[in-house]
Amino acid sequence: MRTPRSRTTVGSVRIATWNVNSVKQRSPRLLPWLDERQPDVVCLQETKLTDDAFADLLGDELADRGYGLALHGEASWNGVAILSRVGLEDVVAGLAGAPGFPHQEARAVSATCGAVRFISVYVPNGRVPGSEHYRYKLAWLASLRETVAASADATVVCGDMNIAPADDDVFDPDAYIGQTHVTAPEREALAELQALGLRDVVRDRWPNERVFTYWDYRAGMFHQDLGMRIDLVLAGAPVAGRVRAAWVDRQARKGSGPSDHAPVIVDLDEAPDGDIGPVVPPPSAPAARRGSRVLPQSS
DNA sequence: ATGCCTGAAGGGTTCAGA
Repeated sequence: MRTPRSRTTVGSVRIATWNVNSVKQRSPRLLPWLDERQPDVVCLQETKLTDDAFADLLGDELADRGYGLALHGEASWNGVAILSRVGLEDVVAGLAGAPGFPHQEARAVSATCGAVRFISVYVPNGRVPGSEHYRYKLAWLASLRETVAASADATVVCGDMNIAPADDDVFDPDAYIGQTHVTAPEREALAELQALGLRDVVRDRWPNERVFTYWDYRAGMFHQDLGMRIDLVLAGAPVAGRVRAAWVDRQARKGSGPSDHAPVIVDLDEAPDGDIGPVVPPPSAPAARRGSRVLPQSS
């Protein structure tokens, strides 16, 4: 049994988002990464497990580290989660009014962690522009925008957007012409989401740098740094104004058995008095809602 | 070789991913 590491003091907060490409395959990388980087709120995508299987696999290990879990998964594909050791309340699985394909896929989960609303998203891939999958992607993004619009200021959208916001976000724009992830309608859908007042905090921090978050497993793409930036942290102004650091943890993409995505890590300064900002974990476990699972935090 | 890896399902090969 390890010592719980729940935070007990107000202070700066580290948030992260990571498409792990199977929690089951990635747990040998995920747990040491949590121990090393010590994030307070982690949004995960492509967990590829049912909620029961996720809890059986990692529930104890994560509780020992002080994390409560908001899970919205399904077998084999998709799946999102939020881990938090700064509180986890009002968990909502999915997006109201989201389209299915044909069924509702596990692509969004929201929770309030220390007065900030987090939503962990895995946007549909889109496959081929103009295809049924592509139209689904655009419709899903429209429902994401509708959901966020209600309280954009206090919200942080974290996840795999499956859109490279600009040509600088792909290693070779010419190679991607006509491909999904870079088309005008996708970028417009992302811009409309950001028009609610959400800042792309990594790009704000590194306006002229080549920054990628995904590299194909094949052909040594990572080692040549031939990637894309498709995993984003989009923060409302009150949170964006507190960003002290924002970076891609390329270390997690190296070595054996990595995901094809690297985590994005964002450090926030302490919230001003009484303003929004994570504080101490709640004394007791919050209640689950709408069928998504919330595990109690260790105390 | 539009599929050089990886994951998953369900079989000994397929589909999906971005």
